[in-house]
Amino acid sequence: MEIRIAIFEDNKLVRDALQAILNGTPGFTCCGISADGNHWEEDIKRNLPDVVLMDIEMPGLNGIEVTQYINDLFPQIKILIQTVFNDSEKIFQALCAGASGYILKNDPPHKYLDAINEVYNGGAPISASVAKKVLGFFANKNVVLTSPSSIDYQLSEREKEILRLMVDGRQYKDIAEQAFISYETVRTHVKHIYKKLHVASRSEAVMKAIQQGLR
Amino acid sequence: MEIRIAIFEDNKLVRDALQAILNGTPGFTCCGISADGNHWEEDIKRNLPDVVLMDIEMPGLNGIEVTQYINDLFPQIKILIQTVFNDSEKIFQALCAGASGYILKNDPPHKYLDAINEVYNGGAPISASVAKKVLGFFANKNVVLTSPSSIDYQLSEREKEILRLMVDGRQYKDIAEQAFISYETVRTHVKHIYKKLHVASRSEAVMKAIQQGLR
DNA sequence: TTTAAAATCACCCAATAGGGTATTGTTTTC
DNA sequence: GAAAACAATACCCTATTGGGTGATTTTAAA
Repeated sequence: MEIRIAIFEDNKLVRDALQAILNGTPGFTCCGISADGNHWEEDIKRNLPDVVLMDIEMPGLNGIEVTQYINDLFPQIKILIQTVFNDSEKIFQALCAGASGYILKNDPPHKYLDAINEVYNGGAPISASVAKKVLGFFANKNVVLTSPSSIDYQLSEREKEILRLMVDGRQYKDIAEQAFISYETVRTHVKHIYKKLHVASRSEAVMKAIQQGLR
Repeated sequence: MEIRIAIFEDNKLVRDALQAILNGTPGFTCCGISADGNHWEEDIKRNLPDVVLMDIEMPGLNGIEVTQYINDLFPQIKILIQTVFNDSEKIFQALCAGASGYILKNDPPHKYLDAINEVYNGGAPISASVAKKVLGFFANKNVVLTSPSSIDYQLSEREKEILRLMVDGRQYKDIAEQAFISYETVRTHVKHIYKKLHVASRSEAVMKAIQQGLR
């Protein structure tokens, strides 16, 4: 049983090299190559990979966004992030987007193959230097973690907009100006928001908004 | 040059075994053993380790708290967390407390030695299963990360207490009951809190409190 | 096409919150 | 032992917020 791998990579040289390596190694098949993430859904549906090798830096949709999308629609597909720069922020965003592993672009081919094998078998390969970044990133931080998909309060777009302004600490008259509506309309929206969120004050609404990720 | 290691571990058998292994291996010296974290400061100052091998589960002060304290006072000391259970929450807390690496208790001795060597040399050893937990923990989460040490608003204990109640969404009369003080006193405290936090409303104060970690 | 939801505006009233000032002890610190 | 900070209380007045009720228009869905 061969592991089917789809490659997302904007650099043609790297892309072709990876494809050659994968197809030249027993047990691995490159089932698709994409130069960017703009047609990720068709690409994925057509090729049905087991593992996606994802570059972070791509024109158009970046690797983090595509990771998030693939993970939402095809949670069974493992995503292995390949990154050149040691950008903690990017690594961390990919982490939250649902990546299964991290490998450095200048890692040797056998490490690529090992990592693909590992994610395919449910593991979480992380290059040592990436691990260091991740650890360093969280050291001495306060963290508020929330699951965005937990509850949907069914807020309308306008209500979300008002809520965001409330989170910013703006008062009703300011919100009214900002949203080009009257003070009374703002108040009406706020009342609806409170009912949907089951709260009775601004600070409670703000709390929920932050914790649920402002949906 | 030998690596000096201090052990924090409540299980005597494990503690003694680790000490024996370390002292029996060239290049490693066990410079201190503690059954709990209650006298961590004396222990550390007396033994001056390069690396601390820290158990998470300990009576009294737990390994996470001790990790935080050691990291605050002795940032040059590397802390290697050893853990039995795959508790993502605990692993994650230790991550934020400033641990440099994670190793599983049932890893073989040579992995211990490798990991100690790695942290000592600035690496970040993470057991594969721990890496998996860490990745899984962040997948599909919203995260608010803040640095707690950034600003100190010099709130008094009482003010912090009031602020915590405000974060809970309680209104002044409830806070008054909870804190066994009068309504007017609550208001006075709130005014002081606002001045110190440079805000002018409850929701702004709550926001700052959450983001700064309620100091 | 009827229904339903969303968005808009308005008025009333009460509750809550915010700002200022002042006084009185009690700690804590220098 | 004096000065500074903290805790607690009270009263003033205004601004803001929260809840109810009702209405119109637009948009979207059944």
